Order: sequence, then structure tokens, then C-alpha cells
Amino acid sequence: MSDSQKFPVAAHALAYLAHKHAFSPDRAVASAELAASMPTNPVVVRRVTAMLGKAGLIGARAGANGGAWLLKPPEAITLDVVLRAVNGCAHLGVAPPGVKGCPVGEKIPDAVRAAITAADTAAADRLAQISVADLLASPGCPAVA
Amino acid sequence: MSDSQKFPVAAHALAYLAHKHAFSPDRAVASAELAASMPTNPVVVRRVTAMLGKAGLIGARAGANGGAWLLKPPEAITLDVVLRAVNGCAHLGVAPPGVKGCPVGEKIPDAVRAAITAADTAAADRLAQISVADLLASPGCPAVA
DNA sequence: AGGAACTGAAACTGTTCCAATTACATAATG
DNA sequence: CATTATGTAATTGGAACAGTTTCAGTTCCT
Repeated sequence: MSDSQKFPVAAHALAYLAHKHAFSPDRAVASAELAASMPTNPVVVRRVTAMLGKAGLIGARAGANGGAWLLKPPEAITLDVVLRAVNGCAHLGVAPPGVKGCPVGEKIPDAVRAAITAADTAAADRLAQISVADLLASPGCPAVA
Repeated sequence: MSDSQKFPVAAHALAYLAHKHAFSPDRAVASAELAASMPTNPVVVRRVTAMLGKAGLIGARAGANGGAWLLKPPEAITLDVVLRAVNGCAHLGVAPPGVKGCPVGEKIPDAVRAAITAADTAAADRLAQISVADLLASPGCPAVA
């Protein structure tokens, strides 16, 4: 992990569903339509929506007139939850294990790891202040400015 | 970019130099010694130290008894500067370009990009509160806790 | 002067990760 | 029952990266 596009795709898909008012199965949006608005491949979208579904953010139904819809109001879906749903994180790399026996080589990696975790947490905290509804309210939205 | 180990390697190297009190050319530490404490390859270390050198954080001298040393006190080197020096960033992915002509497909990517940038900035701000000196002062250091 | 130690840079290799594609089983609609 | 769509698996091609090797240039020591 992780130069992945999962998070942007997930955020875009959720915002698109919100814009289409897909709040119930009868307003489901097919993965092909979501993919067309990125643009990307329908299978890529389904890989992401499957994860969002497991996280309880969206529902999906197979078959004719099927597709995905939101299970929560857009204001209630914050982007840190989306990031965790797709297993993403603000990856700055993984601290090397260090050398056993060397007091410096052992303790520094722990400190570096802690610093990376702190940065990761700060990014998640910032994303927690932004909801899917905010993404639609651009431009000039104070929450994403 | 960027599942890179550059940032952890850079942070480890700087902390190691600080621990060795390598503050002048006559106390230079060879890339082989730095690499041995990670552990990793000397060339990998040199690729990173070259970037740190261009950023003005360290000096390096070739030849016998050569190596790298710090140009600034450890307390004056914050980790956000280190991250920028190695061209790293808290990458959450790149927002897809969107589809022209579709008002939704065009505006959502901008909003997603803005959200990613906000998270990136928050991570950098957090790293700015941690110095190389803090990495050595572990454990229980409030700046990295 | 000559040898040893070291950086810096380039080229190459093997691995890993990812987007995209293809294919197929399953499920729901009409 | 045909159509539409999800979900999953396998495969392909490309990009990024760590590690290695090699070489030229630099500096120290004897």
C-alpha cells in the first residue's frame, strides 16, 4: 500500500449518489453510471462500493434497475469514515525496523513511527470535519476551503 | 508517488547524525554507517542524503573520513521540512479529472482535491511540531506522543 | 606520489502495487 | 425466460521502488 485511487473514487461516488438523491433502492445508481462520471472502469467502482457497503455507508442491489444508494444522509458521512472504509491512510512510508542491540537503531524507528502516526491522525481529524454534503456545496465552502 | 520509504529513512538518518553529534565535517558519518543502523543499502541512504543536502539540512564530503553532518541544530529541523525535502506528501490519491460538460462530474473532483489538500496540510502542520531532537528524546516525549 | 576511503550518479534487476480488462456465477426485474 | 446488474476472480500491462553493481571524481593518509 498505497498509491491508490480508492479514496478519491469513493468520495466522488458518494458525492454523486448524494447529488442524484439516491437515498433508497428505487433510486439506485448503476456502477456504469458512476464510472462514467469519473471517468473510470465500472469494476473499479464496484470494488470501492463493495467496501463502502461493508462499512454500512451504502446499499447495493443486483439485477435490472439495480445499483447503489446511500444509507445515511450526506451530512452524516464524514470523509475520515470514508478513508477508513477503503483502508486508506496518509502513507508517509513505514519506519525501518532498526538494528537490535544498538540503542539508537532501536529507539529511533519507534519515534519515527510515532511521528508518522501523529501526522496520520492529524489528517484523519481534518477529514472528519468534511462531509459528503460539503463536497457538493462547493465552491467556497468553508469546510473544504 | 508514493509508497516510498524516503521519509522514514531521512528522519532516521537525521536523528542518527544528531545522536552522533555530527555537527561539523570532522565528525562526518559515512553512508555505510547510516545504512547499517536502519538497516538498508548505502546507496539508498545516499539518494536520500543528496536530497537533504539540496534542502540545506546536511553537508557531505567525499573521500576518506568523509560522510554527512548536520548543518542546523536538531531542535531547528522540523519534520515537515524533512518531508518536503524528500518530495513526500501524505498521499491519499489523486482526484479523477471528471467529465466535461457534466456539472456534477466537473465540480466534485475540485471539491475532492480540496479535501485531500486540507488533509495534507493538516498532516504537515502536525509534523511541523516535531523536531529531529524530539525523535531522540523518546519515549514519552509529548511532542510525538 | 600512490593507495585507500568515500560520495554522487547512472544503469540494471526483481518485486510489489495498481488500474483496467475479461469472464463468469448470482440475483432481481419485467 | 431474457435482460440487466452486482460481486468476485484471474490476467495483463505499466509504474514505482529497493537493492545492487559499476564508474568517475574527491579527499585523506602514509
